[in-house]
Amino acid sequence: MKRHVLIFGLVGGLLIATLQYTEYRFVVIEHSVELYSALVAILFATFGIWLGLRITRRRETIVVRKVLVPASGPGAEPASAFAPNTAQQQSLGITARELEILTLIARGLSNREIATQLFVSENTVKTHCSRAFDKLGAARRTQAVQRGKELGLLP
Amino acid sequence: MKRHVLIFGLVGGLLIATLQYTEYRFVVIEHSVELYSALVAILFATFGIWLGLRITRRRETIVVRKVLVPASGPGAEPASAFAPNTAQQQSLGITARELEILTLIARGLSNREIATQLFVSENTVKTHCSRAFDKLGAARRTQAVQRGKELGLLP
DNA sequence: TGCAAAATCATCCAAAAGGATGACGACATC
DNA sequence: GATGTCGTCATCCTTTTGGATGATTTTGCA
Repeated sequence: MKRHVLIFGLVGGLLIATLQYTEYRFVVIEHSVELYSALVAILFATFGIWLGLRITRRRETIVVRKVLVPASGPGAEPASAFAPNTAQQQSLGITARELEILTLIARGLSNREIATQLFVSENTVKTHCSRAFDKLGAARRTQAVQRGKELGLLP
Repeated sequence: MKRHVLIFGLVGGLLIATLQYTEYRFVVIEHSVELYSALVAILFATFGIWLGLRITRRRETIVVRKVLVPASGPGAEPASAFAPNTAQQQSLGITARELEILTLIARGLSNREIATQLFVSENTVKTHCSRAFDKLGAARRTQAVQRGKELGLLP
């Protein structure tokens, strides 16, 4: 929790130190200060955005709604309204995060891409994968996707 | 969760106060660049966080969980009624064999399993895979499956 | 407040998958 | 008979995945 602030402080300090160093090295010329400011500003704005996104990640408001569905084959429903079969999900003990990663797998993303998109490490993604595969009884991601669709977990 | 932002803001404020204080205390001239940098950095980091939160407004994802009570589960459609989109297949130059292997991939089989099932070597399967992926513009088998379904090549 | 579940990250290792390239035979077509 | 496509197989090398395990942090809830 405090790690964020710590990292922030550390990066800030490092950056400033670097900047100082480079200033002492060369350009003490006219426009160095402005360039500085711009550089620092851009860097920290980016960092701030990243930090902001990271810190306030996923807040979910869960609305459980029961819906009676007339018999229909998969894909017969309006494409944008997919609701994962929570009964199956729960009975298999698949967590929300795991399901999230499963859907990204189904979209054809690699572990690395998933990691980037979710702001976590590749290792984490792999862990989730393994657990999900276990729970689905799958040995491969393609198999997991297939099972997931069978069970109504994936669109 | 909001504690992060609070702590961050607090630290930022303290830092600014400290900087101002120290600035008033001594060297206004010598270290003005560093102080300036730090201030700009902090300001823009804060701004970045604010901006990050603003542009990605909906940090709260409303998850509507529908509990399906279907009269029939997925797979209710006549299982054998799928006809691959031959137009797409031809326009992409995907051969029958390649499509065959794609469907097996979509079922979650490994290359080895596919090889066994089709009485060919694993190398052959890999070759077909590569060609098919090429034609589909996919880098992974999961992606190929996804594309295949999009294009109506796979059920 | 304290515990259990979930999420995160890491490391080591093995297997699978993917890319590039070359080759060979069967077949159809011009 | 030359040409082109398809299916088959191989080798070499890199990247990706998956498995097993342990540890730490966050979070939700009793």
